[in-house]
Amino acid sequence: MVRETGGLRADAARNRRLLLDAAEAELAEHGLDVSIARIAARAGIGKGTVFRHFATKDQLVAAIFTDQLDGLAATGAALLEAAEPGVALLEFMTAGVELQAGGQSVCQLAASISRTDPAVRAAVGRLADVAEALTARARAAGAVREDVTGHDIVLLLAAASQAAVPLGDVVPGLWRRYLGLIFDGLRPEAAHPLPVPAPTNAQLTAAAQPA
Amino acid sequence: MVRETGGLRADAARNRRLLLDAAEAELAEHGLDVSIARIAARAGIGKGTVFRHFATKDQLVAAIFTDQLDGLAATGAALLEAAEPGVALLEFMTAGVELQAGGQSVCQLAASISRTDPAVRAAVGRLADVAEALTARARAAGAVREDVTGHDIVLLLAAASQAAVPLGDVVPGLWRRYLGLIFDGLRPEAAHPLPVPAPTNAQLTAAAQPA
DNA sequence: ACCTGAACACCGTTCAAGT
DNA sequence: ACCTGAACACCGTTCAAGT
Repeated sequence: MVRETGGLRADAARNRRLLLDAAEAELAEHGLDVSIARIAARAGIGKGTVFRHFATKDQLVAAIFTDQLDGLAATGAALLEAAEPGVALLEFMTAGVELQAGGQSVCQLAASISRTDPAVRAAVGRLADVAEALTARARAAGAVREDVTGHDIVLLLAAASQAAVPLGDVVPGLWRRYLGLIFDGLRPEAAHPLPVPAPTNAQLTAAAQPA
Repeated sequence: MVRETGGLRADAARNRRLLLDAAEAELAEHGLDVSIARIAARAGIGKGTVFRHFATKDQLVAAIFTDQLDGLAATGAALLEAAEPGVALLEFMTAGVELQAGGQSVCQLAASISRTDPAVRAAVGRLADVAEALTARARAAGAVREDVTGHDIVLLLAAASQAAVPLGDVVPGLWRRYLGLIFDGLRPEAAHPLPVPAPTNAQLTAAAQPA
């Protein structure tokens, strides 16, 4: 949790919270292109203070992204107790796409930052664990095909939201259509052999190298 | 076709071609973040000359994107004569994702530019027409569910490539897995009613407003 | 007409000066 | 310890001077 105020002085802790709140709001409103100056102004702090808390703009964005991923993981963990595993999995995926549909940035994030930043990568791992648990239940219930993993689910969240991006402003809920289509592809009825196996944990770890 | 040299002076026509080739290569290698200076240097022309041919960096990128879309449309048109409509549609989608997998930028493009730039929007329209023709054949052959349109197909191309982005370097052909999963969702066997109808032409036209 | 590089505005990042 | 704004390097874009 980034909002923990470790052993910080009172003013530093306060500024950090102001910064994170301002950054989250500005990123959601204007996407990755917001200037640090704008975020600092909204937080009511100096530009330089931003770089005292986060060495780089990317790291600030990564911190916020990490928080959001962990929030989604918590949602997924709660859904493990739901009655119908297939419905629960779909609800989890819906929450995941909704998260991305709120902001602008989405895929630029997934592309460049989640590879590099260790905290984000750890958060993705926690998320994938929850997704795998949900998927295992759905598989056992016959709601989902055998060859789909939790990592597949996480990666498909970005896919569903991406499909709707070009029309996002005009048709607000369009991503639900593509999530529905993609989810139908996860059902056992239409399952055909896939040409490439699911990514392994080793491959996910290997992706840590910077671009 | 952007590489047409209209009524340009000889040196201008030559520079334009050098510029487009250099830009395409640099964009594929380094993504949307390449500097104009770098592109100009590769083309062997001055920075200012870039802006004589394209008013803005976005317009240069849009020109290249337009070309690539039209190339894909040509591939799709050729596939209209293929024997099996379902296989043809999948081949078309494969070519579409391959196009995006080659470069880096992908989704940033789809998000910000294709909305705004009229030439890109026109190219997307031509592409959607071909996709719709391919889809109609596949529908009639029973290879694809009734409620999927050509525009769905085009939007799903970005989805499939997006899913593989975080692991693109590590597992080169991973997008084939997600294209396969998504294509299984298009089959009639697993079709469930979708919560949102396909985007209409009116909505696609309305999306022309800048962000 | 078209080319060019110097000049401008803007943004991420650094750092000397403050408390 | 931490805050701040001026200063730096870099990039997209403009434009006066060249051919």
